[in-house]
Amino acid sequence: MAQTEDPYRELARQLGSVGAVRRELARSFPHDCQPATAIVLMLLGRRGEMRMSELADLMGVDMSVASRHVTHTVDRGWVDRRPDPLDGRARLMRLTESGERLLAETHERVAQTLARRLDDWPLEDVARLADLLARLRVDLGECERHLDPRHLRSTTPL
Amino acid sequence: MAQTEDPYRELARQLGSVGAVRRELARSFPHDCQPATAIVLMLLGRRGEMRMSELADLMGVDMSVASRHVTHTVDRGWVDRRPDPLDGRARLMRLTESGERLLAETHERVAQTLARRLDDWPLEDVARLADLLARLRVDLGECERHLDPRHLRSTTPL
DNA sequence: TATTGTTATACTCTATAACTATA
DNA sequence: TATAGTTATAGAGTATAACAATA
Repeated sequence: MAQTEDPYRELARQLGSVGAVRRELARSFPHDCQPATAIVLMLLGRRGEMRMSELADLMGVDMSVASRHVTHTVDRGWVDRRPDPLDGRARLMRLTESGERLLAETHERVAQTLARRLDDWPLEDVARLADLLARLRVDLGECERHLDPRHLRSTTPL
Repeated sequence: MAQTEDPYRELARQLGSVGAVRRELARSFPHDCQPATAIVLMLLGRRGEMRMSELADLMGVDMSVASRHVTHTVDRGWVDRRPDPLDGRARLMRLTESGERLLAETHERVAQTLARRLDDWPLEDVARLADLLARLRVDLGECERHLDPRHLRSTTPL
């Protein structure tokens, strides 16, 4: 455990360098499946069909950004986008069978990479890090106003 | 603590969304001091004078990227860049007095933001998160060059 | 020949604003 | 009028490759 008189400063420093970790993980992604695309697939796979605004909230980005990433996945046949029968303004996204397969493949590669690189980590630490990051995102993220407070409690709703 | 059968999957998902946290923190940064600039100042403030290659390594980016960010800080008088007397190819960077002041101001803003938003976090959790992120970066970053060939052999059909 | 650093180029990701369509 | 979504544009951040200077 790092010993520092200012844990906030240390946290800020580590957050600044976490981008290198994301890029390293993305190296093993399938072609045309960038990190943002993988996030779309992962969220649709875990939470099921949802609207654009909900997806943008979960991604922590503006809806215009989520829209672009979804179009990318729709163009490649990984996501199906249909009008919401209950609201003519909204659209509903869900994974296609092709998208399910790509998600499974991507998940397998990431899990293998993490399992190999973090082979000396106790599984408890892996889960603890994921949990702390989830809480950090909720407590610091802009989207907390729109998110269901229950997301604070459970990070694995499905 | 999140309970999940696959903590690696959960960690991958949280890493994908950590960008929103970084952007939220950056909102309170001084003008012309983007996250990458703040990282340069923080590293030079913590580790003192260093060469470009060392800074790039600590930032987890290519040296060409570090070079651009340093030029940005030099142009604004926050960093002094001089030839290395021991190696004509290298250059040494260190904070100027102006850079020290900007670093102190940025650090103060980040610490205030974190302290305010994470006021219900035990300090132990803040330090633990920073520590886990540091270990993640070490164990995941730059490791491909040091891979044991036997790992590749085991996953490659003969 | 190898290493250190810079610059040119292209790509990913993002937010803002303007726009369409519907509630 | 307000909301859901799309598109155009601009900006930050990054890697690769080509380059110059030095070891």
